[in-house]
Amino acid sequence: MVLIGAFQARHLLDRFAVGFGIYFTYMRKLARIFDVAKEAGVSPGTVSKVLNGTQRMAADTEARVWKAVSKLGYQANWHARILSTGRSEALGVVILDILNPHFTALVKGAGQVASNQGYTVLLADAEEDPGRELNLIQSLRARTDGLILAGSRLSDQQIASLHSPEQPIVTVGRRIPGVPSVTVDEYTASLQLTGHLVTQGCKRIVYLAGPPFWVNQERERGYQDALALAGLPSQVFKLTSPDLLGGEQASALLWTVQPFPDGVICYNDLVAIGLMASLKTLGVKVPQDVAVAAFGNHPLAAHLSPSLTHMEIPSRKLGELATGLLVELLKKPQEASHVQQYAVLRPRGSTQRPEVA
Amino acid sequence: MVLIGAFQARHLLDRFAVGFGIYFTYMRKLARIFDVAKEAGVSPGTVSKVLNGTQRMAADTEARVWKAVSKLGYQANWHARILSTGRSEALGVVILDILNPHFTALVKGAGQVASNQGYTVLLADAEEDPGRELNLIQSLRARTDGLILAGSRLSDQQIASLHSPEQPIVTVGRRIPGVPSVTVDEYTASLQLTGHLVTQGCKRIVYLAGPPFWVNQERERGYQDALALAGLPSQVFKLTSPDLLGGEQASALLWTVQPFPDGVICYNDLVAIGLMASLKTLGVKVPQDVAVAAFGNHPLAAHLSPSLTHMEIPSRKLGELATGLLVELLKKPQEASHVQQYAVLRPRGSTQRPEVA
DNA sequence: TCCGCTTTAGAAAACGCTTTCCTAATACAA
DNA sequence: TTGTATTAGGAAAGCGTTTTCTAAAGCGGA
Repeated sequence: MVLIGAFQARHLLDRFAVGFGIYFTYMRKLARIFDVAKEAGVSPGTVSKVLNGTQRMAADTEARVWKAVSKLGYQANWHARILSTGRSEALGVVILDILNPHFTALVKGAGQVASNQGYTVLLADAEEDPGRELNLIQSLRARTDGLILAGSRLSDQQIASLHSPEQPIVTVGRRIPGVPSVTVDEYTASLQLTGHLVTQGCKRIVYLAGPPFWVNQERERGYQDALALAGLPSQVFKLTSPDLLGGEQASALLWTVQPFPDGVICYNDLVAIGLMASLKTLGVKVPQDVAVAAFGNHPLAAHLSPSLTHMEIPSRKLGELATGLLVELLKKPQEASHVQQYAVLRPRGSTQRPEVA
Repeated sequence: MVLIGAFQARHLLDRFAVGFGIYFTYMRKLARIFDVAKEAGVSPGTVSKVLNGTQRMAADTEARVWKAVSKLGYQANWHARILSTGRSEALGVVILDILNPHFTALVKGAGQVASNQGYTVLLADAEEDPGRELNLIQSLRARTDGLILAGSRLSDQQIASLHSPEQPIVTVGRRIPGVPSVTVDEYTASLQLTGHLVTQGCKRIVYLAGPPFWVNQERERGYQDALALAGLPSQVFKLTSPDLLGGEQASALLWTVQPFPDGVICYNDLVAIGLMASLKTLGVKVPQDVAVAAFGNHPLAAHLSPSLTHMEIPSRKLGELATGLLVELLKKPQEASHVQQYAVLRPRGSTQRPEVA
């Protein structure tokens, strides 16, 4: 399994950073607080207080301590410090796949906010070792003050049972009673996207469904409702995986529909891209034969040929908000709150049907 | 700054994973080894020995311990354990930008190998807080047993001074005397790629240069040598940043060349993609007016329009090899070794010049 | 000059785990 | 039986911090 995180150095040591490195070569062991204390002619407790600003000391004492720190290139032992304080000042982020740009953008956002707030982020790539996810999460939990779950396959109940005021959990793209969350209004997004295809004149619109969690449920529901409203038939296929490969394999599914669909809504960008590649090799033209649209914010959606229409999901913003929320909860425990964002329709070439344009 | 890592739970606890979660809700504090010992009627030392398999115990004692562990949902405190053993069983990976697929692929590879070897990976995104990179690396170092530097802006000297047998460093894409490394034969790759453009009939080939480190030096050298061999002029421009944005901005540079270049070699895929997008808006046709090629392994290179010719860099493999090497060094210190891989030319549409094809 | 209050800094006890002795108990051979 | 070899499991000393408690010193006011 893979952990990813945002890391922050201790602020008080920053100013002495330059030049540190050179000492390491000559040191057998890293300097301990005891060594600094000896060098400065004070006690370890005093050094700790000066470094953390916990208690003011005489000016010259502080100066001696800082000088010793600088001279020895002292870095506090992270683990000892955590053990002593009981706070790791680290947040855990669980994502489904580090190769999916949605999640990396989310991590980027989370990392930035965490960094500003003085936290480190540890990231776990759940895909790497499926089946042991609960295990992964518990271990991650043991190392952090709180968790952001952005792509977990755990059940609602499991997640709810892990959430506690001392070690809060924030979910992204998933609504569980009692658990704080940050979500996109996927239902409305899906209504809009499906509506867009209808407007483009599509009559036989298929939905390629992702993992059976909240996000997909909402997207599927919006799709169904929009089609019902338009008086059109619906057809849902389950993807083998919500990525490029899954998209490529999905083209086979489409042939089971007679006549061939004239519109496809994909669970995410990667699926759409994989699908379009596969359709191209099969000689099916996008958007002339079939329009393709997706949910996501792949940075290259506009660079493809045809460019990809999607409901733009603010991945990075989600990461930022989730982290902000988690930090709030850590500062003072409070009621679970739900933050909602909105997706934006980006109409592009993949749904620009000739008869309409 | 952002840390990313691969995480692994302690193997011996795996079998008891299912069902753990439910206990957390009712527990004020996490169970300690002392609680387990009391529950099992043994001493903490015994519990430790059973859990780690350090010393064999009577069968029924072991059974009682495991039962207590399971009942209390015990998870060893990670930090206490590290403090005690002195080994964190974590590796640090420093990358330049988590949004760059080259680095995420590398991390994926590193995470997998690390996981297999019982290590956790912590990843730092250096881009998030440039200027404090030395600081970041030192802090990362304080938490891990060894480091993989895949995108550092530190000087060779700084890196060399950080490397030690106790806390080894492996660089990726950078050759520093005395420091183990994993690299691609960038020089040959560049010779090949430039040669490909020459073969395609390009006469005025420009190179868009990345950060001034080993990789770029080698690519630039290969470019220069290939052109010298072909008796063609060379022209190098420095990118503002080695990503999409940098590529977009680079189109402005090309206009300073008269007549307009008919071939561009980009430091990486993202640059090429940004450049092509920018050229498209300017009405410059690729590959008719100018051929574009790059180094990289962007998963969508083949999906673009035109599809992108590049020397395929085995990013994931690099991550795997670097991690393997680092683990070796951790097992038993040895001479710094250098592992080399090769890039593969993937000719695609962006260099398929009409007069040749 | 003395008393009490504030500041400065040290001693020592956690934090939760591992690991090294070391003892007591058991098994085995003579 | 006795003596020796082996094994099971406990006691306690770290690992490097932080933090609380307390003593000493310095200071102003009476």
